Formats: sequence, structure tokens, C-alpha cells
Amino acid sequence: MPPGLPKPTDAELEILTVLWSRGPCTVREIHEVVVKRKPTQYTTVLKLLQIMAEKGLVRRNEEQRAHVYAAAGSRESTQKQLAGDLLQRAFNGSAARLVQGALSARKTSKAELDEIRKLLDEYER
Amino acid sequence: MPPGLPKPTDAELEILTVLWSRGPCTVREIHEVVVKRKPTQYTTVLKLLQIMAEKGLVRRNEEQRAHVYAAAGSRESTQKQLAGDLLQRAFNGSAARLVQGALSARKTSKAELDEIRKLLDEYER
DNA sequence: GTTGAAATACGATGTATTTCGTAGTAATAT
DNA sequence: ATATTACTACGAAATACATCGTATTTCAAC
Repeated sequence: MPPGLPKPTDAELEILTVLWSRGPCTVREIHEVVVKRKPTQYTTVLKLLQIMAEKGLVRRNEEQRAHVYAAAGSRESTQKQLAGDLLQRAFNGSAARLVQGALSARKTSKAELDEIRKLLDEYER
Repeated sequence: MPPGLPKPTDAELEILTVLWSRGPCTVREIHEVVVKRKPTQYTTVLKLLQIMAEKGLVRRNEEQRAHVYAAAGSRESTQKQLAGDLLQRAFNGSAARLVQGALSARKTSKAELDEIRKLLDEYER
């Protein structure tokens, strides 16, 4: 299998979501987004990114003075990893129970339910 | 809603799964199960249970010499909490993407896909 | 080239988590 | 009663996580 990146921690995941939605970013850009949700110092974000780079979770381009960070794993593969991990640890491998948990946690629109049905049909092969 | 128990950590969840599947247990019983998956000292499990009791994650019956521990939250409510948390943190609230992640992580049987379809129909109201 | 702004690097601290060893206590068997 | 066994309690160490302050570097403007 491909890379075998470590499972991101909570704070790391927060940063990855920014990188996935905005593409490669400088520390400053990431910090500007993160700080809206939670008061955080610039250097805290920087430090996290440095650690993430060591772990291989992000790649760093140092050509510019302000280094540009990019997520190393795709959103899909990371989501797969996290869902699989939770499935294993909390749901004893039962996808149905995981779906049940997700549905009971948030109100889900009819449109989204239909989208899930489509997914199921696709995986039927 | 009920109590608002804290989110269990990885090691705590491991113990909760034992309690859910076997009902109230002594430390020894739990340890016997846990040690199969991972070499762990008896006192490590004991200490975890004591911490979990402080946090309210388990209840302790001290009538017998070997205290009997029981999960404080139901499997369902805890699974709901964990699925909701991941949904929020990693999937931006999109249940469809969470399902996609779960399905891509493990091969899912046709029987289970059908079970999920049933769940969707039920939630259609 | 000096200065100032904007970065990065580095080290330190605080907290949570996980682990385990030692000591003490209660029940049991001799 | 004493020894043995099976517990619990307690404290402490090791690790991981998250956060921040200070120092240093880099670059551009002057």
C-alpha cells in the first residue's frame, strides 16, 4: 500500500482541512483561517506544520521566503484512513453501525440520503 | 440530552468495547481480553478504569472485593458521539463523505449494504 | 550597509495520556 | 495466627500533544 502516513492528531487535522480546501498555503494563510475558529498564536501553527513535515503529513516548498506547505495525503485517502480507524476501533468493523451513528448525530437532508444511496449502488460491484 | 460524557481516548475506548460486549466486568476479566490484543499490565488496566470512573465514563460497584465496572454510556450514544465528532472534524459535516470513507476502507458485504439501505429508509422520516 | 518587517528555528512549558512499580489491604488456606 | 494470594490505591515516569516566547535569519527599502 502507498505511503503509510501516521494518523493526524486533532490539531493536525484542523490544518489539513485548510490545506485541502485552499490548496498549498503559507503559514500565515493557514493561521488566518485557523484563528477564526480558535484563538491561536502564529508560532503555534508554524510549529505544528514543522512537526507535520517531519512526520510526512505535509510537504514543504522552501523556494520562497515564506515556505509553502501542502498536504501530503489526499483528502480522500486521509478520510478513508480516519473512517477505517474509527470503524475498527469503535464499531467492530460494522459499517452499518457507523452509518447509524453518523445519521443519529446530525440531521441529514433527503438530498444527502439520496447521495448515500447512490454510493451504495456504486459499491455494489 | 443525557449527561455529556467526555470523548473517550483510544485506550479508554478499547476498554469500553469490552464492557459493551460482555457487560459489567472486574478488572481481571477486562485485562484478560485486552491483553490478547496488546501486551498490557494488569495495573495499567486498573489505573485506566480508575481514571475513567473519575471522568464518569464507567460506574464502579464496590460491593464485592473485586470491584465491578460497567460502561456509563450506552454503546449507541457513545458511537453517536464519536461518529458525530469525526463527521464534524474530518468530513465537514458531510455524512455522504463519511460513508464513502468507510466503504472504501473495508470491503463491505452485500448484506451489510442492504442493512445500510434499510437504515436510510428509516431515517427518511 | 543599516534598519525594520516578516519569516523560520528552537527551546521550554503545560497538560493529557499511557504505562508500570510498589505498597498496602482484604480474603483465604494452612 | 501466619502465609499466600488476589485485589486496590497511589505515585511516578515516559510519551505525546499543544502552545507559546525568544532568538535568529532573510529580504527589501532606505
